[in-house]
Amino acid sequence: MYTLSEENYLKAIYRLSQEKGQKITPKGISDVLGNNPASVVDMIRKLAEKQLIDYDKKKGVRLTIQGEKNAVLIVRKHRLWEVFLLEKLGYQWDEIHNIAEELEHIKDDTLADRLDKFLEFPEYDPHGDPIPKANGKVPKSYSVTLANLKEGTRCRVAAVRDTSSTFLQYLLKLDIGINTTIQLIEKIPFDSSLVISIGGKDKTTVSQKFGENILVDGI
Amino acid sequence: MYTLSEENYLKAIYRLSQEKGQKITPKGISDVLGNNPASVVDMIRKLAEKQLIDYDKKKGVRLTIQGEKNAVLIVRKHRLWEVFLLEKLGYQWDEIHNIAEELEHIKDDTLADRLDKFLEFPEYDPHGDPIPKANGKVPKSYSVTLANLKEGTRCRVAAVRDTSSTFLQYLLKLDIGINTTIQLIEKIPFDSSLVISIGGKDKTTVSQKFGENILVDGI
DNA sequence: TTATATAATTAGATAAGACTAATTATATAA
DNA sequence: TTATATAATTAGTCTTATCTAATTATATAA
Ligand SMILES: [Mn+2]
Ligand SMILES: [Mn+2]
Ligand SMILES: [Mn+2]
Ligand SMILES: [Mn+2]
Repeated sequence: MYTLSEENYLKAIYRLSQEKGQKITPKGISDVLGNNPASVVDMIRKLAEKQLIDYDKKKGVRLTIQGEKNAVLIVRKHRLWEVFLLEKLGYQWDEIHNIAEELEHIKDDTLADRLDKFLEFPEYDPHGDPIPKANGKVPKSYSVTLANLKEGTRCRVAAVRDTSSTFLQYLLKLDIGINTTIQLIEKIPFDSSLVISIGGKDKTTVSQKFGENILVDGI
Repeated sequence: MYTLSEENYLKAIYRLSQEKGQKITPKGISDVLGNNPASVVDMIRKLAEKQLIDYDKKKGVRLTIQGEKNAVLIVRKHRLWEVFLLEKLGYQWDEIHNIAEELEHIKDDTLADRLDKFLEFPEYDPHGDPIPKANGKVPKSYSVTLANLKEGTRCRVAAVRDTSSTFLQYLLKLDIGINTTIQLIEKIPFDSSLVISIGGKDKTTVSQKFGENILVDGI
């Protein structure tokens, strides 16, 4: 098994590989983890030696099959623990990420599957992110944002893109959670602010940045 | 908060302080943790600097109030997680200790109390060890062993002293668990072997060492 | 194309926590 | 009491994971 640091790097690289299109660079990883680029270069060398990634100046960092398998398992554990913390221990959705950040590293061969079963095989975590299945398959993730919608459209909140507690607490205050219905009433041309109705209630105005961090689904 | 190593040392020292009478030495800690005595001496210095222990050549190592508070909390978390693993995730009692050894270090102010509530405030862990309460109070631990009993006595298995998987698996095989009723039928004078009846069934013979590792309660 | 900014890499330092080997203390036995 | 075994301590080494500072490479703009 791998160290806590190795696992966190794998997860960061996996995350970057999901934002497809761009190549994964030391700088990119450094930004995600908040580590110094020099440290990242060291770890890239180490992970490449262990055959968890390939590194090529041109192509950037790529997870190997082994590396991806491991990364997916860590993400699976992270998201399952988040469900546990919210549903069984009564935490709120802005409190769970940091705890899951530690829990995801607990090592036991059957733990993830047992937890999965105990939680009755949830497909999405409390932030709407897909929970990889035991076989490695990942349920579909949402990609349409509230800001993408046409005026007048009603939608269901499916996930949040930003999972910082600042954003999540703001959503709690606005009474927005997963499955909340939102109607986009108007887009203000000046700054792309959005006038919305939350769960059928009165109008509220939110910023474009806000709208880009809410992932939605048809109703 | 403290590092994983510091916490493991605190817990080891706490454990030794429960086996009262003896003073706690570097050698003793070294034996519990399997670390080199030189490493132990380093850590003793560090913990003393942080005022978690006092160290005196004559008196040996003593936990300070702060140190004990921390140690008890780690033990509390360890035992609560053990209950969780057994009752909620369906592990057997020989599989849970090592996982709890990692889980006990998860850092969050409200986690232990939430877990306690979720588990409905258990008083003893799956090995019969008392779970410290939120206020630091520790339920009574058992101290009479099966080997202590007079011939003829019936008792309830309250706890096990040895929690190695070898011993626990042996007990599974013998159909002995917490709350099993055992009657001590005969003590063999030659080697102090014990002839017992487990749960009212046929006679079995076990060693003295075995009997010393079963803690019992009146019926 | 040349200058400049940004990124990648190397070299060297540091801290934590472990180890081995050597030394000094202390306890136990002859 | 003296010899011997055991324990405690010190000194120095190693590994992991980080950092800073310096250097080299690459991309971008003038
Ligand atoms: Mn993590
Ligand atoms: Mn999440
Ligand atoms: Mn531990
Ligand atoms: Mn236990």
